[in-house]
Amino acid sequence: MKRTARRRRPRAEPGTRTRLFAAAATAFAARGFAGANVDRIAEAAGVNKAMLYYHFKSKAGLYAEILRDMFESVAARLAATAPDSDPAARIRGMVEAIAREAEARPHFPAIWLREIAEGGTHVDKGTMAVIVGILQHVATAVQDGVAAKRFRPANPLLVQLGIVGPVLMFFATAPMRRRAPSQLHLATQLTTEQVIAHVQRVALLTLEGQP
Amino acid sequence: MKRTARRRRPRAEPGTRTRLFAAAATAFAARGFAGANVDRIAEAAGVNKAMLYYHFKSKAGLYAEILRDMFESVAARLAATAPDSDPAARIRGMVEAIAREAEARPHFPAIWLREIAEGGTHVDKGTMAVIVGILQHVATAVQDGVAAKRFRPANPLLVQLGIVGPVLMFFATAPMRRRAPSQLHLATQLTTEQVIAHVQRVALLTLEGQP
DNA sequence: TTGACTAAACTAACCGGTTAGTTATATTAA
DNA sequence: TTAATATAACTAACCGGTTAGTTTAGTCAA
Repeated sequence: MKRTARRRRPRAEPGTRTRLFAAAATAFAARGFAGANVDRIAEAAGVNKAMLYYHFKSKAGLYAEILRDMFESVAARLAATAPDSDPAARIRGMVEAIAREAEARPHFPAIWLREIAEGGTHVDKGTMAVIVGILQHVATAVQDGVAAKRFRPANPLLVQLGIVGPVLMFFATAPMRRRAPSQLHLATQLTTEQVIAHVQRVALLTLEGQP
Repeated sequence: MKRTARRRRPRAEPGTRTRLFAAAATAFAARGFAGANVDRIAEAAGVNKAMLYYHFKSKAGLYAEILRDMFESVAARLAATAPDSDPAARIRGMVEAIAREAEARPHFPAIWLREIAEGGTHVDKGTMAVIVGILQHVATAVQDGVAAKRFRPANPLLVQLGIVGPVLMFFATAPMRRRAPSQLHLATQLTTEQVIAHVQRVALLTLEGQP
C-alpha cells in the first residue's frame, strides 16, 4: 500500500544528517548516552532508524561526533578572542566562550556534566586534545598574569573550576529551577550577560585581589 | 507504606541491604540510572538479585533512596554548623558541608551532576524539599549578611552556583584528571582542605569585596 | 514459625544494529 | 532522444541479545 505522496524535502530544510545530529544531541543531553534510544532519536528526526546507521557509524560514533563538535566550537570561540591579549581579557574570554556556547547549543552543559560524571569514558583522543587546549588557554593566561605581576599566584585548576563550574551549572540547572518551588526565588530571571559579568568579576577578583 | 523495622542482627559483615545500597550508589555514579544494571549491582554486593527486590521496591526506588540519603546527609552537616552563626560562617559552612559530603560519599558528586543534567527527573517531592532547604541556607545567609551591611547585595543563585559548582566539579572531575595528559598539570594533588579554603575565600571575596 | 536468604528459571519488553529491497535523480551509452 | 545504469537516500521488517522484574522451590537460624 502506497502512502500519500512522499513528501519532497524542500532545499530549505536541513538535511537528514543534520536533523539526526540535532535530535541525538537533545536526547543525549536529556537522558544520557545509555538512556537515549536510537529508535526515538530517529523518530524525532523524522527518519527511519536505518538512516542513523547510514549517516553514522553507530550510536557511540554519533555521540562521539556530537562531543567533538561541541568542544571544537568552544575552541573556535576562544580562538576568536585574541590569544595575545592581556591575561585578564583572556580569562574574560573563557567565561564568555563557555556561556555563549551553552546559549547556542543547549545540549552542551548537560552533556558535558554527564561526561564528567562518567569520567570521560566516551571522550576519544582527538576530542581530549581539544579539551586540553581549552583548559590550557586558562592555565597560560594565569601564568602570564602572574609573570606580569598582574595576578597573584593561583592554582590553574581552581581557576578553571571557578569558571566552568558556575557557568555550566547555571545553564544545566535551568530546567530544574523551572520546576523548583516558587517560594524559593531560584527561578529569578538572570540573563546570560549577568552571569557572564558575575563569573568574570569573581574570577578576576580572585586573581587580582589581595589574599 | 510500612518501612521495614531496622532490627539488624549483629554480624561482622555489613548487612545485605547496606551492601546493596553501596554497590548501587557506586554503579549509579559511574554509569547513571539507565546505564546501571541491577544484575551487576546484586553481583557486586555479593547477593542474589532477588534480594534487591526484597529490600527495595524497584531500581527506581533504590535510586530514589540513594538520592534522598545523600541530601539528608548534606542537610545534617549543615545543621551541625550553628544556623545562628554569622553570615560569613554560614557561607563557609556550606562550602565545607558539600566538600565533606563529597569526600565521605564518593558517589555524591557524580550522581548530583547527572541529576542536574537530567532536570531532576528522579527527585521526589521529599528529596526536593531537602534540597530546597540546603539552598535556602545559603540564600538566607546572603540576605542576613546584606541586612547586617556585611555583604553587598548579590543574587543568591549566583552565590549558590559559585559554591556548589566548583566543589562538585573538583570531586567529579577527579577520575578524568587522572586520565588527562600529564603535560597539563591538572593532576596536581590538591587536598580537600585547599579546595575548601579557596572556594570559601572566593565566595566571601565576592560578597564582602568592593564592586 | 518466620524473616532473611540462595539459586535458577522465566517473561515480556526493549535495545542496538542489520538486511533486503525501494525510490528518486543523475549519468552515460546507443 | 532515450534506454540502461549507477548511486544516494530511504523504508519495513527483522534479529539476537539484554533488561528489569517475577516466581518457585528450597535453606537456615533464632
